[in-house]
Amino acid sequence: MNGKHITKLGFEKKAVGLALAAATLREKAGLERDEILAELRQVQANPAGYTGGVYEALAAELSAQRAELDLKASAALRPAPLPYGVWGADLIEPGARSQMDVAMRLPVTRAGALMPDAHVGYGLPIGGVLATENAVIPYGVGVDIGCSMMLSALPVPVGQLGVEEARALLLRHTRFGAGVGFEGRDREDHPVLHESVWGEQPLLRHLHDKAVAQVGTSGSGNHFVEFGTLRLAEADLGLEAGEYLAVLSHSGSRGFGAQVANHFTTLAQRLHPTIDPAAKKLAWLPLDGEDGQAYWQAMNLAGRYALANHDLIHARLARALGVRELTRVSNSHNLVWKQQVGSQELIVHRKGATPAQAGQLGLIPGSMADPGFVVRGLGQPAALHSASHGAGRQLGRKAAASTLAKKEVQAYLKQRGVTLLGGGIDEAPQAYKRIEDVLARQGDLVAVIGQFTPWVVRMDTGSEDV
DNA sequence: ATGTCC
Repeated sequence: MNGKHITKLGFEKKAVGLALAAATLREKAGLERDEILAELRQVQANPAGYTGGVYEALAAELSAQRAELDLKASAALRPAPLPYGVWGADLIEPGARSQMDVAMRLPVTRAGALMPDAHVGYGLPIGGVLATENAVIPYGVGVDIGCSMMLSALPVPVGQLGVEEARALLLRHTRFGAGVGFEGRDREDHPVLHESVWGEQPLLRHLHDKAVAQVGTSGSGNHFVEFGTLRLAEADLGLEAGEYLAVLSHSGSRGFGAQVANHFTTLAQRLHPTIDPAAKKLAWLPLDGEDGQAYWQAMNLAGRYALANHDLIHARLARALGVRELTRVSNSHNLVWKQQVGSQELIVHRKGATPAQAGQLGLIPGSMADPGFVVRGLGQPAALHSASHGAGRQLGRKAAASTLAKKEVQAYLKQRGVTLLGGGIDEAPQAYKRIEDVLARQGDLVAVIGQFTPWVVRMDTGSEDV
């Protein structure tokens, strides 16, 4: 008996040595070579059946090798992407298409769509919609879990609130920037902070303090709070046709959501060590597994937390104005939903995409100096009942900073009569696609019912104020 | 997007 006999049976790597060692013991026990080879074949056929005795170590190694192969096979990408709908292909850079192509090759993917504001992101492109079977992809949602929009209309005649007063209200009642929270007496409470879910995971228990400190705030980057004029051409939202003073906000789940995202992305990547490098950032968690369930719970909490941030922002501003909001519209655009697709319940990831079921209200902002739109979904199945979440970048942050001059941005703001507080050059209106173009590409996804024109905007103080 | 570590 030698190594040749063993490798001929198909043993590989560490299993060769272990099989040889076991075979030597059996030879000493007086068995013939053919008898031993027969035993080895049986171990090979059913390693799980050898939990003791001479073959135990070999069987354990075989089981481990098999598990690794299964994992590799389950993580293997399809040779070609599944087909998916693209809205506004002429507005979408090739890099975003490539990222979507990779997502459509995941073994867990069943359907997808790309919205006209799409651009390159981490993992799934921004503007990507991905439906999987029994799998959640943390980077299919992104770092800002639950990132969302809220609009409120106020019973204040347009023109009554002056620019200076609006500026003062935003400076007093909103907070922006990484790590930022309300301090002292300015800090408010919210029911979401008292949900029992916070106690159900060590991670959530750990992040509760941060969530308490940051509730009611806005983040950085493209987050904003602005006063503007809402125009309704026809009666809707429980309001008569006409013009209303309105507040529009874009915020997310702040440091809490970011840490949830990073934690579960790490777990997902650890679960798929052999995944194709092109899809590494799309590593998933089985939804019926412990980690997948934990992500689901934490993600939905982050979604409610993000809406709580908006809730407090709008409530504060209305209170400061001494009024009660007439109506509110809100939607999350970074989240996962269970959704019926054909005959199947799929796990629909929207990463920068507005849910747009038939009749569903949504908000699609333009840029700091362009109008945003209140829309009603048309329920397009091929788009998985989705629409764009904004205009979408046409220049990356670095490209915007190196291409655009402050003067150009200031001229754009002046022309549109917009007063800006904070805001970096990388958020310049010129860094975004034309919202009119983006809307024109999704006429079969949403119908516009209202237009919001901003006139005082607050954003984070970027690296370079405009 | 976030105060670079869950």
